[in-house]
Amino acid sequence: MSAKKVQQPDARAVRMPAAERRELILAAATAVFAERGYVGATTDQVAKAANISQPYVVRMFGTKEKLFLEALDRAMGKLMGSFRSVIADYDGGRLAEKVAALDPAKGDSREIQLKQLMSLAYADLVQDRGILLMLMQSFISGHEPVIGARAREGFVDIYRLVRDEAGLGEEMTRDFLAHGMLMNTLISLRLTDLYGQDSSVTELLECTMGVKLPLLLAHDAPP
Amino acid sequence: MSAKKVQQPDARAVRMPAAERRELILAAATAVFAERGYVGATTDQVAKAANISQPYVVRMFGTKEKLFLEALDRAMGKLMGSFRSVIADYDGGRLAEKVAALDPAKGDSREIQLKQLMSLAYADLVQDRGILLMLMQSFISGHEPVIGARAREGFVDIYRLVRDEAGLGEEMTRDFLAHGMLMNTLISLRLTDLYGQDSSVTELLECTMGVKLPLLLAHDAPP
DNA sequence: GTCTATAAGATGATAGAC
DNA sequence: GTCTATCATCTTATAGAC
Repeated sequence: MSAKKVQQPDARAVRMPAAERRELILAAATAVFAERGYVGATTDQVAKAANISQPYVVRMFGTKEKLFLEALDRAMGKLMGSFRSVIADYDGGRLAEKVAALDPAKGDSREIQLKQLMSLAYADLVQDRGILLMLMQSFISGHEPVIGARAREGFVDIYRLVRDEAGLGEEMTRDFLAHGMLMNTLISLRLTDLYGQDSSVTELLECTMGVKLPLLLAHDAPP
Repeated sequence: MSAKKVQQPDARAVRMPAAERRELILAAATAVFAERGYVGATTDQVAKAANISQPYVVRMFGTKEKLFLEALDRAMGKLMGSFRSVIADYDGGRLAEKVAALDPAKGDSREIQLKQLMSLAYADLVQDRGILLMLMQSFISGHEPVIGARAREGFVDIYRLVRDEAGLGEEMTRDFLAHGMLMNTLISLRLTDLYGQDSSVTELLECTMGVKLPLLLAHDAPP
């Protein structure tokens, strides 16, 4: 027998600058909260996903609630950042190629084109399940005193962005948000995983997602 | 001082037939699950809401999971029942009065009228927050092995109802579901509670809910 | 039909070592 | 910067009395 004690390779995580570790934990937390929700997720699951110890998670963020809030801010930031760059790129004329590829049957006003481009950006963002599910989880946390308040603020921010910065009119804003919510639902229900396996599900997805479907079927791949 | 020991009025619940008690517990469970979600809700909260002891809740339904499933079936049943009676009443010509009150600008095909009537029925159902939030909670439980599967079935059932029984076409089905999801989100976020208090929220609600708004502002009143 | 007592297992957070 | 040990709660579920 070897005199050396057998050690698990990841028993102690590699040292790492705090900022980097933070982002790593936030990414792990996003995935866990996305699946299990605020109440359902445990700090231990987050720790395991980030390959560190549970007390360290708490040490770094103070409380589970603060961790959730930071993960939520991060998700909101990515979503709004994505929309803002679409708007900026469109208005800066840097999306001519993508605009040309849009369905011309849907008209060609700025409003309509921007709505289509933002839908595509949204579908693209959704490929990281975590971000969108994180938002979804916040949307159903209205009863939580702190998280609920932040979630409402976030939703209003998104509305203002779509309405004022993108400049979509009333009807288009409503439709844009509504279809986004439907997409979120299909993804969090995991119906998208059953595409092609069940005829009703397949029909449902093709009916509700339309052209965005192919974009949704790529799954998260491990790094 | 009185010699009589002070007793809490509801320390021991009144005896009651099992079936009646079941429905009472299910109604309580619906409210609790609606607010806190499957993982977040505790059997003790349900017990307190139903004014009975926690072990009795478990005794009656076996497990928390089974309780959730029964509450979910009940909610699904009410939703589908509500839609089915709209369809039956419409096709039986018993809704002439309501049809006359519809927005004529939106056309007058069977499809369009039915969609409007079902939206109204939905908005009506929503006045019981519990039912809709219960469904919402199931929609984000896709990762739960048993509950997730049931939730997917339920969503597909709703789709088939709208598509086949109501006979709405592809586009109308998509819109109907999408706006339903948006409505759910606004309600579970509790944005509806802030109507009239914050100008952005008020604008957002009027933009997204349109004509259905007045129906949403009545809250559950205690019996 | 309904309760009290309680077992058995999580879970969030703290203390303090390395 | 990161861990181990551990506390105090909370939560589901069981046993058994009334």
